[in-house]
Amino acid sequence: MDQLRAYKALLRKFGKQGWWPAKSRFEVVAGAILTQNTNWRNVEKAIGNLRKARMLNAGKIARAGKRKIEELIRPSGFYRQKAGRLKDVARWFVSADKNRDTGELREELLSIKGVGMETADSILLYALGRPVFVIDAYTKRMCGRHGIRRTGYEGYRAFFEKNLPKEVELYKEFHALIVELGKRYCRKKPVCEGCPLRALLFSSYPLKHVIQH
DNA sequence: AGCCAGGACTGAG
DNA sequence: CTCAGTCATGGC
Repeated sequence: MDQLRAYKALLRKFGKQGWWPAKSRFEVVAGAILTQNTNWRNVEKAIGNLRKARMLNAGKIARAGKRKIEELIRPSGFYRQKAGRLKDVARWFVSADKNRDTGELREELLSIKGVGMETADSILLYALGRPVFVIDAYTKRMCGRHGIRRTGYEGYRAFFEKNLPKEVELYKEFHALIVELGKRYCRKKPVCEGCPLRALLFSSYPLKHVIQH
C-alpha cells in the first residue's frame, strides 16, 4: 500500500522499536503515567524501584500509602502528583472490566484526573491492544512541518486512523518510530535540521492526497 | 550550565 | 482554542 511508504521508510531507517517493553499490562499502565513529560530513562528507574519493592502490581499500589509510592517513583519527577494519579489508575485497573467497547473504556480513562488523551490512548493501544493511534507533540510537529494541519488532538488522531489500515501492530510501531525520529531531529526547533528523512517524508508522505487541499 | 523529556491541569485572554 | 505557569528529577 502506498500509504505506508513513510512508515516503511522509518522502519527501514530505525528498525523495529518493539514498544512497549513490559512484563505485564499494568506495567504499561504505570509507565504511561510515569512517562508524562519525563525522560524514559528516569521512568525505568522508577519502575525498577517499584519492581524491587514488589509493588509493580495494581492491587498493591491501590492499597499502598501515598508516601511510600512517592519515594519509589521519585526519579520520574512530579512524584507527588504522579503518586496520586498512579493510585487512581491502579484502582481503576483492579476493578474495571476490560472486555468492553473501546470508546467506553476511553471515556472512563479520561474521567480519571491526570489521564489526558495521550495517556489514555497509550494505555488503550499498548496495554489493552486496541486500535487507537497515539498522538504526541512529535506527531503534531512532524505533521505541521509537512503541511498537515488539524485542530486539536482529535483532529490529528482522526487523520491517522482514517488513512491507515486499522491494525494494532502498525499503530504501535508507527507511533514509536515517530517518537524515535522526533527525539533525534524534531525537538523544540523551528525545523527538522539535519533530518535525513526530511526530503523523503515531504515527497512521499503516506497521506499525501490529504495534504493537497 | 542549562535545556528538556514518550503531559495534564488550571486559569487567562 | 491557544497560551503560560505549575509540577520535579536526572541525563547529556
